Amino acid sequence: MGMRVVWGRMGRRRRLRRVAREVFGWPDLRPGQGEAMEHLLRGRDVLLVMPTGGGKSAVYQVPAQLLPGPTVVISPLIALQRDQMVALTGRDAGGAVMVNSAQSDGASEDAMDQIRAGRAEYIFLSPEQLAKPSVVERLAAVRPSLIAVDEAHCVSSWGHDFRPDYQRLGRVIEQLGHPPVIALTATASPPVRGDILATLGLGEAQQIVRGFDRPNLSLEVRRFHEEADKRRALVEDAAGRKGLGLVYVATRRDAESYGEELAAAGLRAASYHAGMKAADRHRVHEAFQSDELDVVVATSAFGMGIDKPNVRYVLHSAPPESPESYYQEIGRAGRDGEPATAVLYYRSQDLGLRRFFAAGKPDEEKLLQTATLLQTHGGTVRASEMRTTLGVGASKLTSLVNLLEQTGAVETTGRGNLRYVQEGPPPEDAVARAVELDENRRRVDDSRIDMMRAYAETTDCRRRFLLEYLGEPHPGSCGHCDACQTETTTEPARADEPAASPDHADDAPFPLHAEVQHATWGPGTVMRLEPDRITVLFKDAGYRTLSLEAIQRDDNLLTLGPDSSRPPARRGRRRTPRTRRDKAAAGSKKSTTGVP
DNA sequence: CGCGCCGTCTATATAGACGGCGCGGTGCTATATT
Repeated sequence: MGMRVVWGRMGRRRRLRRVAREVFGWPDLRPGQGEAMEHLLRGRDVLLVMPTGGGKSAVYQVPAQLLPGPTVVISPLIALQRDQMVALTGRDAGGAVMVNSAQSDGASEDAMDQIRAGRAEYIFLSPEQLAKPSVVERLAAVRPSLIAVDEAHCVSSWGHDFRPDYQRLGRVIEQLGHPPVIALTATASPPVRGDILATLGLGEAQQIVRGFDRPNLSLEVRRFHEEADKRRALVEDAAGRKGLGLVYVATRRDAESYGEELAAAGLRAASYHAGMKAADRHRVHEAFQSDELDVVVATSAFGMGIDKPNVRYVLHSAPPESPESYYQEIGRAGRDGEPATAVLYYRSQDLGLRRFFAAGKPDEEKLLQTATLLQTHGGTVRASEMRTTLGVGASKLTSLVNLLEQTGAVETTGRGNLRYVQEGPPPEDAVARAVELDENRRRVDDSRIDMMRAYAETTDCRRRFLLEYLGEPHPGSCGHCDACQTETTTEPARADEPAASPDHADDAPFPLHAEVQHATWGPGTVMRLEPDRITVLFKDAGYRTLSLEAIQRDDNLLTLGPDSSRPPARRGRRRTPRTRRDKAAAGSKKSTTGVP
């Protein structure tokens, strides 16, 4: 620890370069990497948003070598843990181990022993492993010097329900002594970044965002009314393409049926979804990696960890849940920098399935039961006892507790047991509040589906739409999405000057990314400008599109400036320590946006 | 929310229309059975 004090700025960078070269064989650090590593060595938290293949893993692997204790890597998929471990064990990097249910208990014990004895530098585990107090205690005892949260967008997208242990990582980080933390992801819009930081309790994190733009990727949407027409067109499209591709579908059944149709059309096609046997999934994955398949038809289960350079196209038979999911999925094409295509086959009805998925409500009855039981009991109750009494599994109990904790009614002890907060609200109020909080989240989820619709139906530049959604202003039109090409048939765009664009960010009353106040929806941020309307992301109401005419008619509807009803949330330092429930969006420090 | 499936009813003999019902994504882990 004391060593860090004497390292000057150049000293740090030089040491990082040397480790990168000598231990990992990387001749130099890429833009963004060195900066992020230095922050970690300086003891700062970092949120790194960088495309896959951009060298995200290096950013924790290298500083790990220079920091005294072991490095805890939190990863959502055991397959990813394995990949990363294999990559590390080939080097003289101090050894890597993992702890998960796919290996024997003995192997996990060995892993812990190696970390304890200092014979391993990196330990990989899932959030679920870190939900076990014994695991956290043992890790805390060896004083980890760095924590990496890989695929950090999962914190935001899976935390509330599907894998609720993600929501608890902020606490785990504290229990591990909050060493420098780095959260890594390839795709995150500004509100998702805020959500990640808030959940992990990284209010003061340095955000490092490298360019999202993938100019070699052409974007297109084809609209249909009839399912059968859409299906026929997609199959015909894929069958006519050269090179390897991915087809994303919304259901397992479609994965099977499209797979069969593409095979019938003469392609080497395979289906992939979570309902298949592990061995079959593995086989498809391997075959695709080694170019033995032309196309994989998959649900969203296929993708994380895939870094295949020569994917030439990604077709979607239905829209995904949000523009960021879409960007993540199409981002698997053209990694080699050669031209690649993303086509969305769109029917507005297909958004219905997404609405259904987003509509799941919390179990009010079980929430009330949990709260009442704990309050009546008055003391500390073991989680296992609670599960039996309520008749729910671990994951469901965690999501119930997560909600009740947010209302201030219930708390968890260091040993993972539950109790009612002394001066907490009455159970009925807590449940009502929990339901309200969950409704807020659903409203935002729903508005992201609306944004997916807006993408599909826009007549403006699609690239600009996606990049602005992801928080990277893109001046003018890209010239090679379908929308731009329709325009440019009459008036060719020149690459060296921005095409006439509907936004005049500087003189518009509400510039891009300005903070605004709405009479009903409260504070928000301008996310998109069009000639006759603007889209604002409201903290509680999600994405909303407002017509400029309505705004001009009523002076009080939308006003410029931060939330005036509360003390201004200033950028930078605060006197009092931040709690993890502080929405960090407003508090995180400047974001450096790299321009390629 | 939107779909496909099934049974039933209707108006008239071979379909066609209608309503109700069930289904739909992502992975960890622990535990029981071969």
